[in-house]
Amino acid sequence: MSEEPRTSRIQRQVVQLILDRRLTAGAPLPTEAELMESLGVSRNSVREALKALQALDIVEIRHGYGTYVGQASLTPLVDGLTFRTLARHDDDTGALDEILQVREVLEVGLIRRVAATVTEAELGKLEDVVTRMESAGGTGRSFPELDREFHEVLYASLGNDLVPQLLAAFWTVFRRVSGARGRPDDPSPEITVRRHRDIVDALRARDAEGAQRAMAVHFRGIEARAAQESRGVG
Amino acid sequence: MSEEPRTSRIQRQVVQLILDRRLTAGAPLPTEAELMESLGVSRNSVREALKALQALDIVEIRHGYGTYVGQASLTPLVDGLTFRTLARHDDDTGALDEILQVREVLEVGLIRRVAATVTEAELGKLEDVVTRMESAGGTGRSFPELDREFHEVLYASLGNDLVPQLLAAFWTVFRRVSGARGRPDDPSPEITVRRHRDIVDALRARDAEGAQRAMAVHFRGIEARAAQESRGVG
DNA sequence: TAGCATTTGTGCGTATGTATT
DNA sequence: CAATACATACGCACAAATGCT
Repeated sequence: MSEEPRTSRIQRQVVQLILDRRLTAGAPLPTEAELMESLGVSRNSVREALKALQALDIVEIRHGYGTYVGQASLTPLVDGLTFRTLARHDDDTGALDEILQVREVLEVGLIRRVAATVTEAELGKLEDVVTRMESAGGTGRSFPELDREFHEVLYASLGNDLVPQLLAAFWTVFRRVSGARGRPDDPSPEITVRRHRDIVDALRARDAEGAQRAMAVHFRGIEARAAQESRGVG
Repeated sequence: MSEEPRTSRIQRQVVQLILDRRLTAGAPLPTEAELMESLGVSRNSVREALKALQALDIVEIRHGYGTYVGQASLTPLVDGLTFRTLARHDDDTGALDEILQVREVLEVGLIRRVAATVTEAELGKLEDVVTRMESAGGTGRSFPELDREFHEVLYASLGNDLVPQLLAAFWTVFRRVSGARGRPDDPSPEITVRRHRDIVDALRARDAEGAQRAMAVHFRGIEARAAQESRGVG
């Protein structure tokens, strides 16, 4: 006759409340006291349910202020993948390779669509990022944030909000885990800059095939770095 | 002076404990009492932290039995995407289209690799699934589970565990949300069976291009259905 | 079958910390 | 600076589920 756990039920009820009231991200939720009143449960149960929803970024709890509808970002995916990857104590590099492969398939497949939809303004932004990469590379510094920005701007034109968030999630996991293992610095910034410029050039020429090839080459470089790293070369 | 919230710290500590002790999925964790003892916090704090980790499928809590290391599945992604999609009250179909587009790019890109790595045994399994689709379709019933199984078997040969889990997650969200909106039954099962058989045939012929084309056609069908559905046709 | 020990689930009261007004 | 509203944390007691004797 196993009853549904109280906490699970409360979670569903809170989610349903958000949906029913058509609340959007940032909208205030009932206070804990109001929830325990309306749902007829104790404060502990309410809090445990809210904590679970917070972990999913479905609600956001601000200390001393209130509870609000969350952004429903892909933070849980990042946390989960990071844990998965770090918890695989056997083949250390395997989990990272898997993430990288998914990123590659996505980006190589999407770049074709980008070539058809990208605007002049966006091409300008991309060139701007590459230019900034050049100046950063000239000083010998690496530029992880610029790389991230490049790929984010790249897929903005698709009108698919999920795509850049998903790629950003994979990117973050890759960087985070890679960094936790003591990764080597990005080798030869000039080459990395060149790879990105090749992509922009192909896009400007509306050369979908060329853009795909350039993106694939870009990933070959990343994979080579990852393989090198897994052999303990720093 | 803002201190880090107690619950967040405990979460990190529990995760670190799992990593430090090299615990794998299913391994027992310290009891709540032991955790409050070793971490020097109250039971409520421990429980709230564990609830958050449970939402991420990093731990699994069994009533009256104990707490265990979780599977770190993509369940949080499914929950999050489901919420995201249901919470977009403006353009109802948009969020589903986004998921579908990601699925399409992934599958069309991956099928090429599958064509190179798939074994005879796996081709046999795929044909078996299609055969079962045929019998199910003959009785007029739809076969969502068989469709899921087909795509799962399809990408098993890549040796990338993340891929089938990711695709299954998208598939589940799509089905769940689609169903919550009162979707129409799969139209003409014969056509759906045919589309799947085309994919297997191309794979057996090691025709990567053909497989890609067949997969793309398969998705065109799904998209058409989704569009029809968004117009309220049922 | 019954009973017991262990472990998680739920509820309540209270004190403290924090942000807004 | 004070008051208010709210979340955070703690401790205890009891309920419920599970496994084992």
